[in-house]
Amino acid sequence: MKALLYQQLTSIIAELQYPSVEVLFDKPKVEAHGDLTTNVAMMLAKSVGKNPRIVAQSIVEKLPVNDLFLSSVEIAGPGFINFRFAANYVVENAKRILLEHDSFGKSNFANNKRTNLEWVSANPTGLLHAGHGRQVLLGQVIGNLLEWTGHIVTREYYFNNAGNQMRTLAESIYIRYCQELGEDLPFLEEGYKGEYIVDIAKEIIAKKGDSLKNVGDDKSYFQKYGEEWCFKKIKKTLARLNVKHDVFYNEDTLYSTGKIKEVVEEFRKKDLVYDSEGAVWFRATSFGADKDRVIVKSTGEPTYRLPDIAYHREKFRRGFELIVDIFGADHIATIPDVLNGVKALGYDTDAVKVIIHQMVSFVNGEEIVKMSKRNAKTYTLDDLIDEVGVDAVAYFFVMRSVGTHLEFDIALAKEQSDKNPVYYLQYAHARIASILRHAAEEKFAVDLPLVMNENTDYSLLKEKEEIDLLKKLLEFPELVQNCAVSFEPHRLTTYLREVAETFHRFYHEHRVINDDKALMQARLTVCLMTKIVIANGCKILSVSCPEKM
RNA sequence: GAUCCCGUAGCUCAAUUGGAUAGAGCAACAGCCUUCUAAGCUGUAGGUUCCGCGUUCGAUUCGCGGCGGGAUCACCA
Repeated sequence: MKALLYQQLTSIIAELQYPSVEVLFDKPKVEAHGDLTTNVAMMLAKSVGKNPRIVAQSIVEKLPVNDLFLSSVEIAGPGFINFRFAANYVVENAKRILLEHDSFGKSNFANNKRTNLEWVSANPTGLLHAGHGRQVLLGQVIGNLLEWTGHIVTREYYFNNAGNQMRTLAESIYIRYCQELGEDLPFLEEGYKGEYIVDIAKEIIAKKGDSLKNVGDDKSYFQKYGEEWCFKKIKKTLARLNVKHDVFYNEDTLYSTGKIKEVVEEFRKKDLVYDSEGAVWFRATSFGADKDRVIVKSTGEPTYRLPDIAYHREKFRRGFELIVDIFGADHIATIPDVLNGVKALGYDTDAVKVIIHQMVSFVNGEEIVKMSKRNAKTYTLDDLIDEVGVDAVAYFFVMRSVGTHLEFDIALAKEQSDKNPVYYLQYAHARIASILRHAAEEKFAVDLPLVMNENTDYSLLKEKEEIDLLKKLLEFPELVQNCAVSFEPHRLTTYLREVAETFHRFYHEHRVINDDKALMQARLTVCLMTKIVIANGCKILSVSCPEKM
């Protein structure tokens, strides 16, 4: 609806021989200010040397006002031009919702941009804890948003199954194994203390008995078993949330194919590294950091920075035009080093978008839920899903902007009542489904093909609540785009809540099922359109839409 | 001490990315079901947007300086 208005205004500005400016629209906060507003007059006022209201007046005079397009055009405040669309125009536009149905909201905005989305990337040393949920769902929804806006998305999980932490995992399992067999061994200070380690040990005993007690230094069986066990669990948890990665990228391939070495050599050539105290240091200070960083330890093992740099270079080499990483705030320190390293290798780091989300705290009503990684009683993501359900988990983790700390109220998420925002949204969907069921019993067209064939008289839709609802629904495609380009999934939850609210108001004010058959059919169509938008939005959010509640 | 994020109603958070009178939910109060799902709707009350200065037609939003909270500052990942 914006496009036409944009065209008209641009040509009017040219006709009036004003300097050309980009015409931008906003949706006014206050309903009295119309459906759309523009500040072009104020932008032009400076260069034209006239009062903005006068400039606005000269533009407005050239705009037609009728019931086919604009029902009103007004100048307000310091020089805003406010537009209100005619009901007919809104209704005509809304038909595209039916035509596009499942695809309503999709676009090829990004023109099939090859995109890599990396997230979760937890190493297979344990289970996903509840706090991981934010990252899991953010990535899921951002991936969906990117796909809906014309990105070809490769969903990727980067992991490391070598090094210190894996040795610690093997040791931890081994000690539990021996303890379960009756040995009185002290546990590792820095070992993984979670109960799952004991579970793994018990499984190994069931399979192997005590035959591995005297393996000596070679704990590779325990390591491999532990890794596979953890990965299986992690993937199972992700699957419960419908999360599926296309690529599991093993850090080890960066070593085995020589990519790590290659990076160090190139850094050396460019004098970006130097040797000191037996280690190799990256000149982070020449990129503005407060101190240089070790990238190869004196033991010869790289620190995490080096493989991270090599990995990001590989993403570029694999042909990705957009590289999205999602990290928790606890990883914030590593990001500048990695980006600087990749830049030094000659890649455009503008193509790398790093999304950092703040941490999550859990409350159960008044009570604060503690969870520590090394604590035996870890509150896992599975526990959380068991407690509040998949839909609430999916919705709650994305409903706040990534920059703020998220307080997850378990009691609220669990509550099946009006307090819970997930139910509010799902209730609207179920309510519509119920209306459609009733209508179907009376032989009304409620399925998409039927509605499309029906001679629905859309001009019967003129009530304020009907038009408001349709306007709201028509915002959906642009909203999806905005959420995608700004990487802000929470705005989708805000929007869907508004859709539900606008629908509930419509429902309350006007009966859908009534004696006026033609009007009833038109209103059924509005219901169907609303159902489509809620369903599409929920699909992006990975939240289900029940037909009944 | 340094870097990054945050500070908005009693609580949890929005605010179309610089717009007009800062909005929702919860909590509080007052109403609405013999008719399509009351898991809903309507209304009342609640604010010096942490403080100060600056940028401009216009600041919750941008800049600088404070104050407060969180995260991170390894030859751990």
